[in-house]
Amino acid sequence: MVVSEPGPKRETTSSEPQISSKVSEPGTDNPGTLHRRLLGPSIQKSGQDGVDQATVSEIIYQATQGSKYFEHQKRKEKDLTKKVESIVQQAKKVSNQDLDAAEVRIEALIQQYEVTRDLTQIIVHVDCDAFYASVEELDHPELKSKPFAVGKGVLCTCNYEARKFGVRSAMAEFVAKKICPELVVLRLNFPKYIEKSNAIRKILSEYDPNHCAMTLDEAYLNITEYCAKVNKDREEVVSDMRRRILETTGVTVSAGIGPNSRVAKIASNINKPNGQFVIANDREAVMEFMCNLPVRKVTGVGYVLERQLLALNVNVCGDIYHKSALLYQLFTDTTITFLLNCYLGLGSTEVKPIDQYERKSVGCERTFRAISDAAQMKQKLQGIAEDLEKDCRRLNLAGRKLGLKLKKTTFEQISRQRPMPKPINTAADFYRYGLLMLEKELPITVRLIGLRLTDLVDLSHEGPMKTFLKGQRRQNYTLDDEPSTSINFHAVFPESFDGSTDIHDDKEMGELDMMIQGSQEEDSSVIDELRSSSKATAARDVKNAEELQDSTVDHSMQISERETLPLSTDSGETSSGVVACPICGNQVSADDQALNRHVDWCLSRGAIREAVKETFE
DNA sequence: GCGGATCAC
DNA sequence: TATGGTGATCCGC
Repeated sequence: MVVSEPGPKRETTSSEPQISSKVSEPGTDNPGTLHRRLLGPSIQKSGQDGVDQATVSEIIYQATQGSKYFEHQKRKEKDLTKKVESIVQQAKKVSNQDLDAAEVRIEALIQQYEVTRDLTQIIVHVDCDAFYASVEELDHPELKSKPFAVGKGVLCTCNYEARKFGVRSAMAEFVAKKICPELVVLRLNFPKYIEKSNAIRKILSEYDPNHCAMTLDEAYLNITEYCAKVNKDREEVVSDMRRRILETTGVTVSAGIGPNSRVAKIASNINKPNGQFVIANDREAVMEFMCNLPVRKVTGVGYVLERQLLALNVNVCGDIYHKSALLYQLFTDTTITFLLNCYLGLGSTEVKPIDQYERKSVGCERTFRAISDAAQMKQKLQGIAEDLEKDCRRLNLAGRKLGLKLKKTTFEQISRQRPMPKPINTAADFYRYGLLMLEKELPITVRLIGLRLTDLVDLSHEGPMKTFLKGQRRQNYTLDDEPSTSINFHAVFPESFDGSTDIHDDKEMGELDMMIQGSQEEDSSVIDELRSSSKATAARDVKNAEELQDSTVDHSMQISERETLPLSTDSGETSSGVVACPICGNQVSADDQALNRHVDWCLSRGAIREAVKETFE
């Protein structure tokens, strides 16, 4: 088998730095890449074809010039330019001997990767077109012909009318309005998007019950079985599926079809909006598709890597092969593997539901007007700690490591993380330990504070022999007894861990270090206790009784959702005994059991793990 | 193992 | 006047 394409493999004479320098930055010695950086990441998305990017970027430049954000971008651009130049210098030093050695190694690697190629599966990537905007148009048909966007402060997405002006997702609202003064900006309405997403996923399930819903508006499917079952062409199947989604939900979706997730994802962008593109399950077809594909179109190649590759005259994925020996000398093994797999058009053929992936961290962060006052920062930290606790309860987990993130007014970021003496999952602990880290950074002026929990412990899978004990504790730790803002530390860390509750705000981190030592082997018992006293316990037991017949249900998700949602303080509770369902927004009885039943029903219509997390298109 | 960076959405 | 939040991964030290 011919594994590699023959072709020009070495152009040592033409590898001069090719940093595209069209515009000169006034006042700097940068090449004109700052304009491009300021344009943002979604410039190459659909709907931008007729846009005069030079004019748009100039408006952005003028609108943001002098701001803290601008200065930060300028610094980063300068650093990157230096890094790129350094790589180009390194490239010049690579000897022919090194290249020869690398070439041998590359061929071996390619053969190694080639044997992993699987052309038996039909993978589809489905991507809703301007999803939030599309959903809003259903409620506001008069907006269809006008440029509008969805978001607040920063735009999440915008309709195609707005894109004609150069408006894009992730663009600051005030900048977007400079580019398009008549732009209408709607607030986010997540319950609506979730409901619509559920309706779409329901249809997707008919084609692949194990499809992977990445976000509200994006999913992977394996339709191999379905195509065989109905004995239909893959393009017809996907076309039917898209039409059904449009008919039943009013939302247009685009799709990519190919032998693996990587090419399917890229393909879904080609005929966007409301279109599809197929890459045959054929090695030559895949190779040809990748060959002329700009590297930036590949998921995982961002602005920085693209800059580096372009400087080495790697523009399209085919160039990866031509320059592979050089790349081998300049990049890490991980990157080389990634790039070669891109060139070969290889990718995963495994599609499984998102909730079968293990979560590695959970965090909360908040941006606000810059503050220097420690008391105010404590207040922010407290709120963030409480939010994080809610997420922990929703997901039914604790963590052994806590991270603090700060963003200075210069937009420079600082992160600190510490192992905890025991897995923690309460706001009180998040605040306590977070503050210890924060205080070490004082004095400081920040515009963002965040907390993140890692080294997670899943509290859903209960160990054996614990059921009776939990049944006993149940009355003591029901939701009603303890509001989320005042969880008793002793309830979560009973007897054995009492000593650590004595930490005060003004203690030094050194004491934390000391506490961490010698407390590892107690872990399993502590986790058992966490599980036992977890607020989820009571509801889980009830739930298990209710669902004796249905053992296929994912308990962890439904239980945790049911646990936290009714607790939410801003879920629109009124004295009339009616609340807005946090998922679908409909009015539901405020009675706990009735609400929980409704929420469960709402959630069961589609696997939503990240129920109300903000995402950009 | 930590902190900084990059990337996706 | 003014640029987000969540999660994953990689790299250098």
